[in-house]
Amino acid sequence: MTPATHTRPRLREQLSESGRAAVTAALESAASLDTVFAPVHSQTAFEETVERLGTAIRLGLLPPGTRLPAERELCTKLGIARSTLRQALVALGQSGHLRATRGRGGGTFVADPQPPAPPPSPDLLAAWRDVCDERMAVEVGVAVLAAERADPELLRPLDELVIALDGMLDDFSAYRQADVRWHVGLAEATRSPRLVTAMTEVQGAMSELISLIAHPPEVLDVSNAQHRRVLAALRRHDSASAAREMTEHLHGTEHVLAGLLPRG
Amino acid sequence: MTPATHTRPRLREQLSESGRAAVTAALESAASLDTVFAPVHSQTAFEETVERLGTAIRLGLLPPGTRLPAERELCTKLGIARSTLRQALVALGQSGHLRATRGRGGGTFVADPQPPAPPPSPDLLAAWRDVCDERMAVEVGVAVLAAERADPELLRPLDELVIALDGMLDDFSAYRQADVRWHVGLAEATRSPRLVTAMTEVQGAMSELISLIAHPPEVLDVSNAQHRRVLAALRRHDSASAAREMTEHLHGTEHVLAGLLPRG
DNA sequence: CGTTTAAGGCTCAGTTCCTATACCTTCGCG
DNA sequence: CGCGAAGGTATAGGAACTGAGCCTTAAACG
Repeated sequence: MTPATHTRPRLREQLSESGRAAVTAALESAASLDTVFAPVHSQTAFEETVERLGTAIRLGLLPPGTRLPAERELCTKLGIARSTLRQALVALGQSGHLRATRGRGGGTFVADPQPPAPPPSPDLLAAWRDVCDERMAVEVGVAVLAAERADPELLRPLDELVIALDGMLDDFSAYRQADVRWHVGLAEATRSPRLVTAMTEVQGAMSELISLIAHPPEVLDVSNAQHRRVLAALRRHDSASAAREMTEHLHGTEHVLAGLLPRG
Repeated sequence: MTPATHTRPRLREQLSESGRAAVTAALESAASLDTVFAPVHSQTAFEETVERLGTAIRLGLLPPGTRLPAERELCTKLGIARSTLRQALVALGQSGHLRATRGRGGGTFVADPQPPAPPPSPDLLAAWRDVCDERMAVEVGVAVLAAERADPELLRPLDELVIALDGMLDDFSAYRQADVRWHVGLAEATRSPRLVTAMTEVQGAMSELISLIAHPPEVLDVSNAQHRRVLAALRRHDSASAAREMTEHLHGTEHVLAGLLPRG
């Protein structure tokens, strides 16, 4: 294939010389190689399962009392062996998130009430601004896409959630759960599975932070009004407004966090 | 802790009843549980290493001729055993991406020339729209954040890249590499490591698709003009414009892909 | 010119994790 | 009462990763 390029060697050479110089210059100053050579995570199947189910439970995606699929079914859905799944279920049982009953008609249920949230890990606190940044990116991107594709059908449940949120202003944990549902619902409105996953993960990371902070009803009221404005923008297919409203919405919590967490 | 909530049981009950109903309604119609119970990936350290290094090479983040850190050093950076790292290096060597020389002053180098890109996997083609969606979210989010934080210092290399890109309009593979650098550089301008990682991954996924399509110089010219407008918006700290320009920019390639790939 | 030394190349035992399969125990329902 | 659906247990084998040691090559240095 390279022989073909010999037809106009001089021009090609010139171009790639100046070009490569610029690219190289950009590279040398770049910290992006730190990213390439950053430690490999390599979560085990066990860890990932605990995290996935645990996050879904803590976010209220699986409300207390929910019955999980039977072990033999769930392990095929998750694509792991039953023993591995059981390890995860046992772990979540010991931490008080799940409760299992045997015999016919039994099953594994989300515990009610849920155990109190553990204190957030120190390294999360250290990187909280990075988490907020990622949330900003995911949420704004989702808002823009949702505005383009807004389907009234998928937006109606979000309206209902906004109304429900109005009635939860003085019960923060309930508010927060419905809030998560709203944001995940927004991701669903894009009809992009990857974005739903990304949103779920980001909300999981944020929840650890958000639950640390006292949220008075007035703040939640303002926050929910922003939900309304985002939805209105989606209905107008006005992605610019959607992005703007969402940005403001997120900056709200970010400022609250900035005031109450260690510098980052 | 629950005893405390007994002070106003009726209100709490009422609220959580109506609230829970709305949340549950939103849940039932939701496909988000498919996300929770989706198969677990569980990449091995070997796989992740091959993918990380391979992507960085294919994207031109590690240009041909680059010398990697010594194995003993790299394996500690990556947090894996040397044997595991070697597996990955051997694999990348056999696929022609890396070339190793022994003895003092030797090392592992990015091969020059690089092997031809393999045909894209069928499942990537099936999910190409989902990949584009994720890119849209990440890039728009990054653009907004970068606009807020725009530091002239970090923006200058992006200007230089835009100029360099103008000289590469008729060499697509060179253009594409510098293009990737530009987008990753944008992520770096947010100073958020996570977003740099996200951007790199998304670009890696897109590259497989983009390289399939013929890109005439005129199209690249338009595309680079959009780069300029994004940078201008960043300088004005105008996140709305940045988001709008970026959206247009991405829709450009998306439309080209839509015309030439199977329906998704 | 020979020695030193920094690199890649190789081997192997031990550990952890995961899979697959089979079997046991509980208990609601027909 | 006994079937069957559910969780609970046990075990064997395989795959991946680790850690440590040693070999081989070849440039650099005295």
